[in-house]
Formats: sequence, structure tokens, C-alpha cells
Amino acid sequence: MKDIFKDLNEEQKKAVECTDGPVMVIAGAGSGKTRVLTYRVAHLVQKGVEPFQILALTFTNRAANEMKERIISLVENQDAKNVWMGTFHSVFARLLRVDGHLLGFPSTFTIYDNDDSKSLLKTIIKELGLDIKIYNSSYVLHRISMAKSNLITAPEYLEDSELQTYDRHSQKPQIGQIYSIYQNRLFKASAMDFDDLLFFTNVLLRDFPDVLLKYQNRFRYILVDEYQDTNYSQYIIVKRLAARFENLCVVGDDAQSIYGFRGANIQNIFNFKKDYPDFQLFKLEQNYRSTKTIVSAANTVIQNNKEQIFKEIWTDNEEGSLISLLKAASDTEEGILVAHSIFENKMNKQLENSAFAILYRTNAQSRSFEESLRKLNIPYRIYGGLSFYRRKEIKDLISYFRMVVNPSDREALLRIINYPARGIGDTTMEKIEVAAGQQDQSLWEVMNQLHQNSLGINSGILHRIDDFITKINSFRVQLKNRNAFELAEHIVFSTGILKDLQEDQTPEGISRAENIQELLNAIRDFVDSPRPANEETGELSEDQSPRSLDEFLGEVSLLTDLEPEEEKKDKNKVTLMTVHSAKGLEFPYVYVVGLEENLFPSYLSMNSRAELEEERRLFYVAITRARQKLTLAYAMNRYKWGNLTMSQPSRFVDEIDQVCFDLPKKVKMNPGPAKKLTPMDSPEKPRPIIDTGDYLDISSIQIGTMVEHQRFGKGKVLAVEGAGPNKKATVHFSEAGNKQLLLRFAKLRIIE
DNA sequence: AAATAGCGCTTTTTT
DNA sequence: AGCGCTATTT
Repeated sequence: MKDIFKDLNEEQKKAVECTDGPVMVIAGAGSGKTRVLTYRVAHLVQKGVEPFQILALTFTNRAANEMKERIISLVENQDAKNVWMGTFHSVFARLLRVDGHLLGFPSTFTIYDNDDSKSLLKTIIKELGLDIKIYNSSYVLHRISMAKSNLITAPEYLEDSELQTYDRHSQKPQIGQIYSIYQNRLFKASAMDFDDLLFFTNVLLRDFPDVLLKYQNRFRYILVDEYQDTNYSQYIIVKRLAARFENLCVVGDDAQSIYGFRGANIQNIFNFKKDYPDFQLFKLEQNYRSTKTIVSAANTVIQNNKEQIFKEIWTDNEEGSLISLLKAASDTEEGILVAHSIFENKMNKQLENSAFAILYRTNAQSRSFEESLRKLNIPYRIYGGLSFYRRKEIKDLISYFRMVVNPSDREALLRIINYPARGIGDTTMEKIEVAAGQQDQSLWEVMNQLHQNSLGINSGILHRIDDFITKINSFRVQLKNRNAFELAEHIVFSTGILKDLQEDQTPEGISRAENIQELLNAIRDFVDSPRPANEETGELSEDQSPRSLDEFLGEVSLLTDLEPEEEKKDKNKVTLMTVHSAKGLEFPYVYVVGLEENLFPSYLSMNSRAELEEERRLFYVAITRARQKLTLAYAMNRYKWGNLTMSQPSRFVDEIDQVCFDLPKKVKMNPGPAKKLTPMDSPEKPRPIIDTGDYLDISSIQIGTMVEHQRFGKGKVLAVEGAGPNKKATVHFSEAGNKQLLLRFAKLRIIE
């Protein structure tokens, strides 16, 4: 057996050894927090605790994967992979798939992401006749999310005078009603949003004592990472699960709490003392990551916050180089200064690109750095922005998968009912929506009953709806006899999604087709990988059947990112990301940029001390990412929403002790003239309108007529339907494929 | 039905 | 500036 204690300092060792009873570890930045967590799990396994009796909850999938890998390499025991490790959401989604039927949810329930939630909210808001601009769907979702995170149901929301007063005050008194309808619709669609996963776990554990007991007995040892970022709902889940054995270890750092804006509650750290008076507290105060200069700068900054648990971070590391401050005239120049600095350091010190990170407050800031890095031929990778699974083409394909698994899924249905275009438009779907609302049924159910009640939809469209239903049902049949990859590939081809994307030969279009391919690759990997441990026993699955599409969907709906094959090969790139996404990471050279008042700290966080302190913690997180060298940058002028605005250096820069800084050398650099239009770029000439007057006489069209369209070129009429001004034709164009055209508008020419 | 032109709004983000 | 949604055009 490996002696795991030799890698730990005294305090870390104590935190690892103290396995029984409630434990809180307050771990400063760079103090080996992850190390303690992983070694603690390893120690438990070495002591003989069954891996499936250990539950380790993290905040991100990345953290979970990282920890899992480390533990497996640490414990020379393959059973270690049976430790229940994952995000709150993924672990409890799994639990709800097993026991959610007690609450009326099928095991195949769909998980709605924020886009799905917002689109559902939007229809509800419209149905209520409310102004979509006043009832902004993001805002409404945020309010509902806050309520759910605090375990407030819709009826409770409607009765809570404080919430009602608040909503009336902000001119949105109907949020409670929206919440109520929203919840109803989710249930009808057999769907849960992200907050529901935690909310309904709480309901399950509260109302079904035998279920609670089952999981209390299973999870004898519970560990929670990033405890400062948990919300009330998560706190209660943990409290319930740990109530029987109280072998609970939470690890966190109040100084790194940066998710208050979405409901994280630092109070959970203080509540710990009340809930478990006999708890053991360990403080990790030695920083192993950064130089003395960086640690001392971070300490002086965070001292400006009033609300914090006292601790003193120190380090044995060398003094290190001083902090540089780059003052730029403009955002463009800021990009140039940073890129040149990276180039210089890279050359002088022979460093890898991956040694550098540029951290900013908002995603929109990345552009000037991208441009300058590109000019110097320095490869970089931007994190954040739209993640893989939120891209349109991916969501479209996954919506087909979702329909196969759960046809009640309203949002999935609406996405794909007319994609690729099959001539079922908004008007038709509105009729179906109205009927569904009246009959309290899902859209799918209404569509399946159109033979009895056509809702005034004409026969051509009814036929196409039938085709759609038949298609989805044929996929459903194959769920059990084809593996996930085979079925997914079949769906991609038989729906014509790939064909549709391949018609678009713009760079964006090509990249979309590649993304579909990338998703198929991921599904192939999924099929080739073994099943996880059995939910009930924790033992490895004996089920040797191929992994199916519903299994894939169950795993994928909580993932945000997929690393494309090429990224896996070439990791030697400069990292560009927001400070938020940099939490938990470290880099030898870190550039924290855009340090201006109203940007960092953000103008939206200037109203209260609490918000400003969160910004300061964010800055604290930013500077403590650096191992060796920290560089700060700001611009005197910056383009904000299209116009140039002057700015002042951030107060956070002043909060760092002057002695930590490099001599402020004045760097002069010409950012170069902005790109001007050259005579060659003169605006495109307006296209002459071709009007031969020889357009199609609507009455003369019939199946087989050859026609020409201004944009689509030559084509053959396949079908005609409707009458008078609403007459429509389906035309097959040799270049553009099948199109439905309203003849009143489409300027077709007969080309017999 | 499908394409396009114009209007308005802009944090942070993971699940 | 840049994206998403609505209104308008074809």
C-alpha cells in the first residue's frame, strides 16, 4: 500500500486523517485543497470503506473528472472508480431517474437547459398577454431560479408578501403566476430544469423516509467541494443525507466565493457551526502555488473586505518577480502590449504558450487580445462563449434524440418540427398549441389525435405531420435494437440534417457540419466506453448490451463542453478566459486585463458593499491564479457598446501595496491606424432587378411544371396545395433541394 | 413559407 | 460593434 501521508503537510494530514464526524476545511488559494479532498477519499478507501459508500460533490464536471483521475492513480485499486463523484446536478439527476417515479416523473425525464426554460417562459408570458420586454425571460427565469434554490414552491411564492412586494415594486407582479404555469408545463413535458434536479431531490428525501434512509445508508461518507458556492437547496440536500452518520467533510474558501449573483450562499459556511457544534475545523494557510510577491498582493487586496473568516495565507516560495502594470491608451493598445509582453517572455525565458493566461471580466473583452496574438502568430484558445452543447446545430440534433426518448418534450418538438424544413409552420403549430392548452395535453398527444380532430389544418399539412410522427416512432422502435451511435447516425442521415448543413459552404456552415461529426464521434466513444457502476450496489455493471441513445442523453444533458479531437492534440496554447471560469486553475504567467473602474469592478456591482466585495473576491481569484509572474493591464479609453468611453484605473490596482510593483515604465507603442476602406473595397453595386414580366400564372402550375426561381435556380414542381392567394407549391431545385413556396410571393418563371 | 431588413439591448456562469 | 428578435418583403 502506498504511503499517501508523505505528500502532505501537518494540517493537510490532520484534515485527511479525521475521517469520522463533521469536518470543515477552510482552504486558501493554492493551499492544496484538491489534494486534501483526493487524499481523503484515497485514505477512506485504503481504510476499507467501500468506494460506493463515498459521495464526493463538486461544482463543475471538470473538477469531478480531475478528482476522479487523481484518486484512481492514487489508490491502486480499480474499485476506486465506483466512488460517487460528480456535480450536484449529475449525481442527483441519476438518483431521480431511479426514484423520481415516486414524484410522477418517468425515468426518461428530460432535463431542460436555460435556453429551453427561457423559450417555455416566453410562450407562457405571451399567452398571459404580458409584455415580453417588461417580463424579460432571463429575468423571470432568474427569479424562479432564486425561488427554487431557496425551496420556495410556486404557491408559496404567490403567498410570500416579501416576494410579491418586490415584484410589484419592479413592475412585474405576475412572476408568481408565470412560475406556477411554468412548473405545470414542465411536468406535462416530463421535464425538469436545472434547479428542479435539486428541488425535487429535496422533495424526495423529505417526503419518502425509506428513500432517505436508503441513501443515508449508502452515502456513509460525504465530501463537498467549493462549499462557499453552494445554495440553500444544496445545503439542505447535504444536511439530509448526512444526518444519519454525520461523516461530512466540506471544503471551501470564503475569499473565493464569486457566485453570489446566482444564489450561492456564504452563510452555509457559518451555518455549519450551528448544525454540527462538535465539528472539526482545519485551516490550510500555506500557499504552495505562488511567489511571495503575489501572495502578499492578494492578502492586501482581500483585507479590504469586511466580511471574511480570518486566515493568514503565507508561503515558503521565493520572492519572485514584481508585478507589472501595463497602461494602454486604448483597448486595441492593451491587446498589443499584452501580446508583445507574452512574446517577449516566451522568447527570453523559453516558455510554452500554455504557460500564459489572459483573464478578463467579460467575454466581450477577448477580441483585442485575439487580434494581437494572431498578428504575432501565437496560438491561443478561448474558453467560454457558446459552449459546444448550446450551439444551434447540436441542439437541433439532440432535440431529435430527446423526442425519441421523451416525445412529450415540448421544446425539442418545437425546435425540430420544421427543421429541416418540411412545411409545418408557425400557424399550424399555434393551432396545436392552443388545443394542447385547452385539453391539458402535450403537443405530441394533440398531434397524434389530429385524425379525430383536425383543428382546421389542411390535408397536405396533416399528411406531413403524419410523416413526422411516423419518422419519430420509427426511431423510437430502434432505441432498443441499435446502439447509440448507429441510431444517431441513422437520424442524422434520414432526417437530412447533414444534407441541409452541407449546402451551406460558408466557413460557419462548414464548421456546423463538422460539429455534427464531432458529436457523432463523441457518441461513438460513449458506445465504446463501459457502463458506470450499478446505482443500487455500486458494483460494476454486468449488463453487456450495447449502450443506447437514451443512456447517452442521460449523461450528456448535464455537460456543457466537448473537447474536439484537434484540441486534444494541441494543448500548447495561450489561454483566454473570464476570471470566473479560471477558478481552480493556475498558470505560471497571468495577465489580468481591463482593470478599470466600471469594468472591473463592474458598473453593475457598484451599488452595494456586498456586490463590491464579491468583485473584490473575483479580483482575488484572478491574481491568485498566477504561479510566478503577474501582470495587470488597463486602458484609458475603450470602446463600449460601439462608442469610445474614457475610463479610470480600477480601485483594485491601488489596493495592492506599491512595493509589489515593477517600476511603472512608460511603454510607448503605436497601435497602428485603424483599417480603412481601400478603393478596392468599394461598396457592392446594387444588383439590377431582373423583371421580365414573365412570371408564373398561379392557375397554370401543376405537378411536373419546370420553373425557375431568382435565388434557387431551376426546379421541378412536386406538389401543389391550397387555393387562391394561399396556393403553395413544393418545388425540387437541383441546387437548393426541396422548398415550399407561397406562389403569391415567390417570383417563379415557367421554363418549359 | 422563407428570406431579409431594421430595432434594441447589452455581467459574471454552471448545471 | 454584434447578436437576437420582430416586422417586412418576396
